[in-house]
Amino acid sequence: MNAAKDTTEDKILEAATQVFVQKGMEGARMQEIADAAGINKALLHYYFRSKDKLFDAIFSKIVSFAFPKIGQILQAELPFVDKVEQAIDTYLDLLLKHPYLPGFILKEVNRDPSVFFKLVMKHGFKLEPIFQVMQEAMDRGELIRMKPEHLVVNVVGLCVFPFAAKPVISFVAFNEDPEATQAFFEERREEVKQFVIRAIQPIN
Amino acid sequence: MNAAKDTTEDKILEAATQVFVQKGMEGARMQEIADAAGINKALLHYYFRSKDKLFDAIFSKIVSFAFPKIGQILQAELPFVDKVEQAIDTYLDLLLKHPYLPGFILKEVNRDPSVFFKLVMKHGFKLEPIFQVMQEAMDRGELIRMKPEHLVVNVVGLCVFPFAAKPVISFVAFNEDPEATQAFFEERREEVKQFVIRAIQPIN
DNA sequence: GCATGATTTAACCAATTGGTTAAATTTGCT
DNA sequence: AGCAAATTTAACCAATTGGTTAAATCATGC
Repeated sequence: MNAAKDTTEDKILEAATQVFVQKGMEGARMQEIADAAGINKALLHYYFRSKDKLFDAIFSKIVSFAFPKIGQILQAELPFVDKVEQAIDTYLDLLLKHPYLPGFILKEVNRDPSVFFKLVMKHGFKLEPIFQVMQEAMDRGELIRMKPEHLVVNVVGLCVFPFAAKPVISFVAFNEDPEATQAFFEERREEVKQFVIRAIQPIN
Repeated sequence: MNAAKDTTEDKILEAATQVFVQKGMEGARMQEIADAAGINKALLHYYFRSKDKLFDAIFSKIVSFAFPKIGQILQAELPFVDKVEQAIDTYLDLLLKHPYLPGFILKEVNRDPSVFFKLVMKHGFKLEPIFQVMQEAMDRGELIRMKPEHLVVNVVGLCVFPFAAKPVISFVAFNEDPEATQAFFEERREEVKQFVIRAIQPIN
């Protein structure tokens, strides 16, 4: 995810991202981040004065990375169903490459929502345009009538939840077989698309 | 959730449940649990020798509570669609009463899956009977053909995810208006049922 | 060569925290 | 009353951890 320019600051950001994402803000240790970056604790504090400052920097990058510009896809001149397929594809691509993101973000957002709120305000992330597109598609009869909020939550939940619950799914449904688990997650792409389409398509 | 028998041990379990669920294993403080139980730290360790022991006791109760016997509903003599509706109703009832459970369980399972695995093995929780019921319903043409694993994950995700992501949803979609947020969560009951039914019903 | 910033070393500090201990006090029971 | 268990008090310990500091060393460009 990080463009490893190999400067010390980038090495720190890369290492910190890895450690923070895996262990969370509270579980991460400054010493471990320093080790992962191949430097020592003093230098780590020399670059980022405090753990909070370092975490904020990482969390900001991760949030803006994990809330991609789905908006553009939805604005295109396409049948709504195609837009939904594209959006799901884009998002599952991202999640398959970064499966730890959901667990990390959910954990941190529940620990201290205010940090997340500030970021969303700064990046000016809004749902209204997405709702707008959905309303218009409903008016054209391209999808069943429903509250856009629910549709967004349903689609995001179907995409994101399995990653946040991966250990549970892997153990309960696949006896911890890593290949079966991996196959399941790759199937999700088609599965979610078909499931959502069947759920939103009007009965002609 | 706890049957407050008012004995000291129950007071501890009640307080510990509250603190653990809100702050997680790592964020919880033994002193805070003692305070919440109206006792002191020495007595807390007198009843439960260590934080780990206390946490295991709470986590075990919570997991067996949050993985309810949906199996019984699915075994009944009913059209499959009705069973699904009942299962969703039962589960969303539980979640609306205990909205912190998803965030807590997901956090702890990602922190240390082994504890969860042992519990699942001890309680002998299996998905096969549920898969069986689904397969039979598919054979009878009562629902579309799909892998049962995906159907279970889809339904659980649609129910659970919004609770784990509540702060995000409340802020991004409802501008943190608590009443609008609450209304949205209560709507989920009908919304999820209709969404799932549309997605799994065969086109006659 | 020299000045400046980057980096290391290593010791240190203060706060937090899980856990212990021992003695005193209270409570409940017979 | 008297015994045992429950509970409090209060001090203490050891480990962890975020953060600091000061001096030494290294790298680099002017």
